[in-house]
Amino acid sequence: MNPALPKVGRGSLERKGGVKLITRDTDYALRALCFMLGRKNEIVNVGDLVKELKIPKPFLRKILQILHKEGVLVAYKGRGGGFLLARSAESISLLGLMEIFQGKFRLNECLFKKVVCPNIKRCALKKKIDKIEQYVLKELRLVTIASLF
Amino acid sequence: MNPALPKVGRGSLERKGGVKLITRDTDYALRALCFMLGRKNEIVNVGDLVKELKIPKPFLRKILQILHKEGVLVAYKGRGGGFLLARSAESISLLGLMEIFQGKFRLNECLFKKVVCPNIKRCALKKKIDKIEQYVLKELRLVTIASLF
DNA sequence: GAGTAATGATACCACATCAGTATCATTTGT
DNA sequence: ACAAATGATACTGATGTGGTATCATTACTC
Ligand code: FES
Ligand code: FES
Repeated sequence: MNPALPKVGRGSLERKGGVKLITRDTDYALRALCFMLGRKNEIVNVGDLVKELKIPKPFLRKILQILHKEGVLVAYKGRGGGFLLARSAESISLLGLMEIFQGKFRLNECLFKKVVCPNIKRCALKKKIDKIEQYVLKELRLVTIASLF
Repeated sequence: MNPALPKVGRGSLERKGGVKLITRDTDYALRALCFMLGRKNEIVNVGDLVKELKIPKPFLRKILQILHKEGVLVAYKGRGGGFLLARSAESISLLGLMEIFQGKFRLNECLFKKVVCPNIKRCALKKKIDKIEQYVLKELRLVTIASLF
């Protein structure tokens, strides 16, 4: 056999990395917020968080800026500045963070749109997916940073 | 105000299209398989499916080829050729198709890897996500083309 | 008021995935 | 031989992911 193995190749539809639900933005935001909850009422700046969480600084900075714009954090500029939680720990959920960084959560989007649903109207598939979505939404809403501390 | 409105801009982290769980590959595959189930024991070719499902032909062709390679379909080449279901309708699930076209399903992937989990070991977050994942897996496995016909 | 330490606002980049398109090769019924 | 079907691959444009890099602004301290 040749040392350089030929690529298996199946067009552009090779097996993918896998279905991911939570991106790094969301993940990092969750970590940072949990850490800040631990230092309640204490202003935390990006430098502190980077030391603790080992997340690339400019990336974390951007994430915190977004959390600020979205009203999750209060920001203090200038020397000695930093961030503070703006809301109760119970009101900051994983679902909320996912919606901020990944957009609205909707597994659904109706497969078989109007076109060729085997049993249109009382569509079994849509019902099942809806049921799954409702469950996941409910559970993700229950995962708050308060519940993780 | 200028006619050309300025972009709102928030770096590259603008609100995204949304969290999608099922891609078009999987969707189309499901549609095609359901249709083929309706024509049990009858060889169906891509042309037939395109007429019925209004899916771009070359894309559908590729999808069917993959389903063949994965053992979901039997293929007949040459004139009068086409595809046939290779397995029972009960054994072809939405989860199976997702794994073929989107890779392994794992919501989990451990947020807070080894680094800064607030309560390492009996990690509450990991437990919760695992629980959600198990539920979703179970439900997606129950959605078979047989159950949709 | 100058310096400095923090955030605010943008612009940019490499890479992977998504949703296809385009060719050419091979097989097979007529 | 020809036509009709699949098999195998290569390619493309748009979007998302996971960042980096600058410059502007604010505010505390000296
Ligand atoms: S999923 Fe929309 S009609 Fe069946
Ligand atoms: S240690 Fe992995 S999620 Fe907490």
